[in-house]
Amino acid sequence: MDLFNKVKQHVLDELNSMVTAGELPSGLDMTSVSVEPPRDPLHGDMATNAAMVLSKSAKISPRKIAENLANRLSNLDIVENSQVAGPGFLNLRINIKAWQAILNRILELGSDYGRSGLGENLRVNVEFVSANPTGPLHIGHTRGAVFGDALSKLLSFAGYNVTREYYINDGGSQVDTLARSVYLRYLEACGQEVVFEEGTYPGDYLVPVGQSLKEKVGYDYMDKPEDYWINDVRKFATDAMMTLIKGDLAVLGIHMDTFFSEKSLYGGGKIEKAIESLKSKNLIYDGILDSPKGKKVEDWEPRNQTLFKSTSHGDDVDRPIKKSDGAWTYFAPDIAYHFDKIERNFDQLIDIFGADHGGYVKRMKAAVAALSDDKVKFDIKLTQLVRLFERGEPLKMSKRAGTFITLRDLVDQVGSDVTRFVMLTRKNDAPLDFDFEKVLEQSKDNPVYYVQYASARIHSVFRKAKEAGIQFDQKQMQNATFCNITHEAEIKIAKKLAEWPRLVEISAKTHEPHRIAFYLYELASDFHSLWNKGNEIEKLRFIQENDQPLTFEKMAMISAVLVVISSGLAILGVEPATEMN
RNA sequence: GGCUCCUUAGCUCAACUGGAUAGAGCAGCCGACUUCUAAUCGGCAGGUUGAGGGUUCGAGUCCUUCAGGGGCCGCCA
Repeated sequence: MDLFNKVKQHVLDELNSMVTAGELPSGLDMTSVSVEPPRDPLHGDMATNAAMVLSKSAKISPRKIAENLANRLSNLDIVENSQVAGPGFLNLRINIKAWQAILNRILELGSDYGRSGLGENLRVNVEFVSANPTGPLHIGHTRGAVFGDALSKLLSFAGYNVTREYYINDGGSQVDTLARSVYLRYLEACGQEVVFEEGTYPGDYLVPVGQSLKEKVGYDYMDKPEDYWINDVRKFATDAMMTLIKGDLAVLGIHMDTFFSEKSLYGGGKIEKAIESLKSKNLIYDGILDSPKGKKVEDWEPRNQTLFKSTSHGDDVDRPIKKSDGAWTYFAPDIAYHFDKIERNFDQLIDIFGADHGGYVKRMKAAVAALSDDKVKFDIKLTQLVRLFERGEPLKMSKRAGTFITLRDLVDQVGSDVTRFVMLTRKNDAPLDFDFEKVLEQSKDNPVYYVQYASARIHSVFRKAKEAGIQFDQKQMQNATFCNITHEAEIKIAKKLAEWPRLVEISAKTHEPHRIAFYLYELASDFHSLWNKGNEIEKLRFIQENDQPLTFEKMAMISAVLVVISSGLAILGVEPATEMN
């Protein structure tokens, strides 16, 4: 159990004894009692709001409760002193031994330090990327990919059973367009001259697909009507695109557990079944939608459509699931797909969309709520767009001008670690500026190198220590006493490390992996600060030439720092550096 | 027009889902390299959290009105 929870448990225990002693009324709701690090470290190591939260229902002034609680807590070994402050905060200063003991704990648990049981092994489905299988992934997909993968890693670390899933949009007309485009490249490979007209994909990446199609079928598809080849080419082309996309993802170290084909929903009654389920809840009806107000829609005319009553679950208007010609809208397979996820018994669903799909959030949430009778938790995270810059100048992307930046371009230029880290240094719903020069700049401007440098410095100390003939192995370090690790700057680091398990849980609960990146930056900062203090205060250097036992303690301490940096970077999907070059 | 996300220091962003005197980095100014790699550190300065109202012990955070910006808005997925 991490230190904050431990102290919280103490607080709750004492509150309960106060109830037993008749100093507090029974039946109080203590769920909102929290123990947190205060913003201002001068206030102490931890603060609890217990008195303020309980005073109203207990009908006792907050200060009175706080003072009582303070007296009781100060009897505990781990509490150095406790003080009532402000409107009724109770500030606790924790005994230095508890911070030193954290280091032992970290070394003992290693990469499991911070791992949490929060998720109770609940099954979570994280769906992300899900780009149309019509071409390589571009920069917008990259952010969704990195975010989804880091969130998945984070949730795993927090005790969830995570499935990474990709929804292949292979059922719509865009794959016909793809097939026709590949057919043109095929004809080209057969020696014909071709023209890419409006409504086809002219990208070079289809050239090898056309060639391999020719290798497969020879000249058989030449001069044949579309009916003859379209089915085969469609499958051939989408398979090729998915291979391409999987390769793109692999460049970032991302591997999906499941690829779910939209097409597989058709023909087997899956869509009908999902709609039937909604129908049984009286949520499907035939009707005519009003024209959207304030926005002119050319050639608008009222059409009779089959509609899903999404307004019954918080949407603004009901949504069509069947077009006037009787064909499904894209929303219908989406409903069926989420129904399928529910039927696969996931406890929670998470979808990651680009911000341009923000308009679909309400209807998807309505659908999942209706289909699962509100039983399946469903969160949709939107990733805002990435703005590219080169030397401070915005980079205009245009497919036609060929200045279209793909995921591969990006990773080729800056590498996977930098791409991943930078994409995670911003909240998902904030736009992200990505400057090709800046992200490669090796300075503290650049959080990637800043954190990497901290880990490299630790490795460097290890190398120096080894050269100096200082022996230290993992087992021994676990049992270090740390009684000489007492300086403010050192304890500050121990405190920071103690926050790690809490931070993991908060990040997992809020589905916000960026918090990990910010935390690592702060930890690195505390470490660099301590390092530089060694310039002035010799005692703070990690290698103490004439004091092997002290050096050993310090090795163990920075080893604990390295453990947390490594775990944090692992969640982000970034390799810790052993040296800078 | 509707929905949605956003607006915090000159700039780029945090703020532990409601806690105390709102924090970092950059840019600016001052200072630290004979070192465990200065790819770093210390200090100074910088704020009516877009504006108003509300909820309560307490609001950057929740509700509401307004202003500004991004995204989306029936037979494209």
